[in-house]
Amino acid sequence: MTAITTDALSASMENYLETIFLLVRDYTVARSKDIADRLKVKRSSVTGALQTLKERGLVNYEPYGYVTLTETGTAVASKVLRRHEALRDFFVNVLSIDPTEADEAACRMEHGISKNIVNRLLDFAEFVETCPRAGAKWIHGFGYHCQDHAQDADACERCITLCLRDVAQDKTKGMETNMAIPLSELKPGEKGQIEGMAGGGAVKRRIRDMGVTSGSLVEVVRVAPMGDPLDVKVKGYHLSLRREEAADIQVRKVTGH
Amino acid sequence: MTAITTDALSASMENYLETIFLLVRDYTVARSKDIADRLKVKRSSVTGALQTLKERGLVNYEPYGYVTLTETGTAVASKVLRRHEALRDFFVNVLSIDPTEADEAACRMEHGISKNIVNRLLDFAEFVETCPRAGAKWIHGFGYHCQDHAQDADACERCITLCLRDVAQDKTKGMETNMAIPLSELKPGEKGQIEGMAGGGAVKRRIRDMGVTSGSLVEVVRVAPMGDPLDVKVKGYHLSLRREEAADIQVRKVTGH
DNA sequence: CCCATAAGTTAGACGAAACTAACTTTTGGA
DNA sequence: TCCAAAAGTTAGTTTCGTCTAACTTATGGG
Ligand SMILES: [Mn+2]
Ligand SMILES: [Mn+2]
Ligand SMILES: [Mn+2]
Ligand SMILES: [Mn+2]
Repeated sequence: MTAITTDALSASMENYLETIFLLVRDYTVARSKDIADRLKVKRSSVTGALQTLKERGLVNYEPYGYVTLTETGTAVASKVLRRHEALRDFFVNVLSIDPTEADEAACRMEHGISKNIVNRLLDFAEFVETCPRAGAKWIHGFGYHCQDHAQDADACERCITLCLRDVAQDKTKGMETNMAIPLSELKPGEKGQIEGMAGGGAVKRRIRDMGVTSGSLVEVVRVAPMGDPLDVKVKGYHLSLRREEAADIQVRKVTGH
Repeated sequence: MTAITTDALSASMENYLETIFLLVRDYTVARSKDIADRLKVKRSSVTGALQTLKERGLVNYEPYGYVTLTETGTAVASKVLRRHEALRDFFVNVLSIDPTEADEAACRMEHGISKNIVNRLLDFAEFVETCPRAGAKWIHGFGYHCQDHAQDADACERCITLCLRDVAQDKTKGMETNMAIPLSELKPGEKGQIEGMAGGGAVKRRIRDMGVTSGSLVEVVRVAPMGDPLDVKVKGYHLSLRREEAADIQVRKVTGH
């Protein structure tokens, strides 16, 4: 009888899950050897870890077999990865840290950061990339934007409205007008600010439930070979959209630094 | 024979050092019981830690005696504390996180952050508080400001010059002119932007060596009872200035949010 | 189809960091 | 001054995560 404990995972176990998640994502299945190589531990350490992760109900594992994540394992690993990426992207995009150093530090720090801080960090990075013309008000704007609940859509919207007005007023400095286009037209690596979502309920609701509103930044991470499922990142969450669904989301392209 | 290893300290040992540093700072001496209470461990665990820290040459400790830090112990503890405060202050001042939560997360994350990232984080927080009118250029400005070496004083100065010009142009919005005053006139908690340093070599050099230039933010952390040594923070470093020395440093007061 | 090699497992050890229980030393209030 | 309680230490245990060494299993090129 496996007594699935509900205790918090150790940093080490989180790293195993994260690594398995990435291997499964790229190769559909994780092999012990590859986990060992990535984590720079010996194969026997991996066996041990897999046994305890199995006991906890987080991995599907049979001696000598391939490894995958259970449903809860996937959920946990995604959270770890979100923390990792929130930190790494902040370090790279905002602090201009070298990607390798950023990645390594992120993977050490991801185990100690709290939920609130991840969310704020993501909001802040978004604000920074999104709101370059807020002028003297910009840091006030962010403070307001955060106060009480980061989830408060009204506060976000008010703030973004101000920013957009400032951007509009900026024509004098020769900024071209930026037309809204469907999300499906962005190429991998490009980011857009959500303008509105036409069409159906399901995706719209899924996205809304993550705290995404007009003004949120979306990044197209990658597009599958046939151009169909788009891997998209919003508020640090990865989600997979069908091209058709993405076409219903209007965005204004945000050009990086 | 104490074989003082040079290996990196574990997170746990860093926490002990940090705690001892703070106790010594407040009470001149640290007692085992208080270390145990602050770190939420049993007294016997503290004894064990003190023994290994002593072997490493980081604490002055004799059984049943009070604990202080050696010179190297103090140096190491200061670095840990700087990382802690860089994170905590960023969380509180920039991300608007609740101070308690910020402090706890900072103490978990401080062990994994790298030197470069601490410095960038401090610069960024400073930039954010200092440069509210950089307009569309502000994030570019920070990128530029950081590129190659954060130490590049020219880049900093160029960037700050631009910001100051923008601030000056802002009179239309009713910003009062902000006279430069001596650092010694700031009250605890107040911050100023360094305008210039008159007078003698010693302090000036000490401060310059830390990468502090015109435009850097200085915070008066606290003033000793008699008003004399001021505990001042620049670039995340704490330093103690005599009132006389502080009087030679001209600053423009920066008003918080 | 065989077996050399790669991949995976087991057993046993180790160090770090905590704990409990039992002890010794210190200390301050009656 | 004395001694009970507080503070500190010691010894022995536990858990975790890693390692090495020796083994078992899987596999693919000849
Ligand atoms: Mn990690
Ligand atoms: Mn990671
Ligand atoms: Mn800590
Ligand atoms: Mn700390």
